[in-house]
Amino acid sequence: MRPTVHDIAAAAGVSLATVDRVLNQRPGVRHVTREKVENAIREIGYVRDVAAANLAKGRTYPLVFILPTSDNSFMHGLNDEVQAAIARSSVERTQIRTVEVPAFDPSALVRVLDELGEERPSGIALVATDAPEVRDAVDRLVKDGIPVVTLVSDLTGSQRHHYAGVDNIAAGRTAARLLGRFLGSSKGEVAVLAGSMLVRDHRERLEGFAAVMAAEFPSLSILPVIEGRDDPDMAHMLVADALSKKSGIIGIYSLGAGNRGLIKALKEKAVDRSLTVVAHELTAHTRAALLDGTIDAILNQNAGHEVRSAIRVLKAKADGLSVIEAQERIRLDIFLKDNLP
Amino acid sequence: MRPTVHDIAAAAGVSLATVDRVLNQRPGVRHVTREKVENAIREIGYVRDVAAANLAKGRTYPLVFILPTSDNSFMHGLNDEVQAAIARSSVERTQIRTVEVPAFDPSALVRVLDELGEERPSGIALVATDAPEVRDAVDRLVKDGIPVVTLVSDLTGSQRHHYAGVDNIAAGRTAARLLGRFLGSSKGEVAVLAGSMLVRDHRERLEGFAAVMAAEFPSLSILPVIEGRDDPDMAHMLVADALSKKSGIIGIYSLGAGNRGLIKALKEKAVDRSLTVVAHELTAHTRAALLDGTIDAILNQNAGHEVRSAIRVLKAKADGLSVIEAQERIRLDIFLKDNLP
DNA sequence: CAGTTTTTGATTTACGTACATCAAATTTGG
DNA sequence: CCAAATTTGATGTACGTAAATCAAAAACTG
Repeated sequence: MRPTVHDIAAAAGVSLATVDRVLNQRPGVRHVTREKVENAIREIGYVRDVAAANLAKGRTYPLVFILPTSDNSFMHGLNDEVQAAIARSSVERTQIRTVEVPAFDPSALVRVLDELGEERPSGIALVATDAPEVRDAVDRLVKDGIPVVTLVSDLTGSQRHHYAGVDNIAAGRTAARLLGRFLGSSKGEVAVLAGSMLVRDHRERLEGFAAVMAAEFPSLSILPVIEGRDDPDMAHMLVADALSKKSGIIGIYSLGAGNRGLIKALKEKAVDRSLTVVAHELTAHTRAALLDGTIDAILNQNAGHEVRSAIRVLKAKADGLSVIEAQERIRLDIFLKDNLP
Repeated sequence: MRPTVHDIAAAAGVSLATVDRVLNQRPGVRHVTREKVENAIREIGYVRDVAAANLAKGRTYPLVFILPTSDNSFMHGLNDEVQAAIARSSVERTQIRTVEVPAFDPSALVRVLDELGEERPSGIALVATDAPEVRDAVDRLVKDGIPVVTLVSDLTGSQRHHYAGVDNIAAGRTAARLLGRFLGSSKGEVAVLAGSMLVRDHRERLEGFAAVMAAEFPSLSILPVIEGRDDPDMAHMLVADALSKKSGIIGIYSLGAGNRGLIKALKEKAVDRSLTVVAHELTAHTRAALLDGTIDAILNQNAGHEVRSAIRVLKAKADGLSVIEAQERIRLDIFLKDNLP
């Protein structure tokens, strides 16, 4: 049987009350006694029964998810997953609320983060806009003892406890290899559609993509990045424009959201051209495009896994527990038309 | 606050004891009273607090994992993951033990399954050899109320509660498309290395592979399947032999285990030839081969996820609870050299 | 060494559920 | 309608931990 607080008390030769004081860092224990208890805990390998503890405390975990206001399928999907987590909240002892902030707006994000510092929830998950002032705001929260995880896009140089998202450099590199190998020995230009270079995930995808392209597929040249701000209409306009002006385009890498617009442009302008297209994020639109051949491969991050992972990590950090690292690694999904879920 | 047994009692106008009798299907409750209670449960949306219940019961979940005796990295890895789960058992209230059975041996598997029927563990996970007698043995267990999940390889037509593994038809199709597109317009032969056609996962991979090859890549022809019994030495011999006899081979799909032997053969025989190779299962060997260019893509199933998922599902079934479907879907990982974990 | 402060012990209640026991009420059968 | 059988209620204990209270012991202070 696993050891209990009583076993610690017996092993350390102190009373239950003292063990409790040590375990819950209450005052009134001499240094030597505290050490005696801590040694006993280590020796008999005691692990607090979190379920019993939460039951006794009536504990819940108030968590906040900060999501950008964006009208694209990926963010809608992410939001849906948070709502699904909210529906499970009574079972998981969480109290989750979401806060919307304008996309790509560091100061708005900082304002919200600072307000949350007052509120002191058990944990905060945010889709980070990568800016120094955001990093500083996050570091203030961390220093204050509030668990913070970045979601989908990470925050450079910050002290956040965890990043629940894919390795975006690897994603960009993978996209480059898929595009390069699918195109074989063809020569031509490759267009890149991004959301904004203000978010780290997009910057990193581009970085990885460009690196592999340059090193391994010299017959393909990358055109200057098109920034569509993850907005379908804007993406549509910009891609349509590029396709009509540049006849040398034989491949497209869409590393952001707003693919609805990309697909529309492809169907209008490229029916006769054979383009190889790799895009990010599996949505109803990209799925249909993959199936009908408009898109050749989709790289995806599973929003449900990201949200569930963020919650698991925040709860664990709030309790000072460790997590199963391999379980929390968010994998890059690669979908061809054959392995769609 | 979430409703408790007291709330049910109040809502149904009965005592706590009666609610308890209904909840734990104890005898001595009139039909009408039982219905009154069940309605109240439904109306106020009561969900049993599993943590508190397990605490009260001192419940643990004795689980059995039936794994094949196979000397290949994938099965070793699977075993490691089960051991990791065993290390977590006190926290997760599980008591897991493993049973080894000879690979590809239906009758040995049936014997073990029948013995476990006596023992009545809370749940059983098995890597199934796909045979009617195994199916019948599993169905007996299921009929007896013992939760059963198949792991890695499924069991045709059985009543098992869940399959914790990838969609192998999709895996085969995906392999075909990768191989086909990587080979571009080249003409030639493709060799297929399998473990055994006695396990369903291998049969299904081949089925999916052949279907897409035939339909979409007519310039590539599939050679008769090589069965290496997931054994590195055997695979080495057979592949080396095929490569020296057939000069038209330009692609290889290795859909089973024992890739150590395949890689050895490739390095010996194919240094001068440019082969495109797609293999299954990420191990130390296949990883190195992917990085050095011997293999072009690896399809993988995450053994850790499969084991954790199997445990979650078995526990849930033992409690008569539902699971988060999307969470339990085992994804097919596609690794290129750029997105290795 | 007395008096004060700090530390420790002993004990109780609570969380939500399971399970057991005994008494009381209700329903059944003859 | 009465006795027997069945159903229901009331109550207590337990699981492992948290948190509080009060008393007792030990450690300091001057």
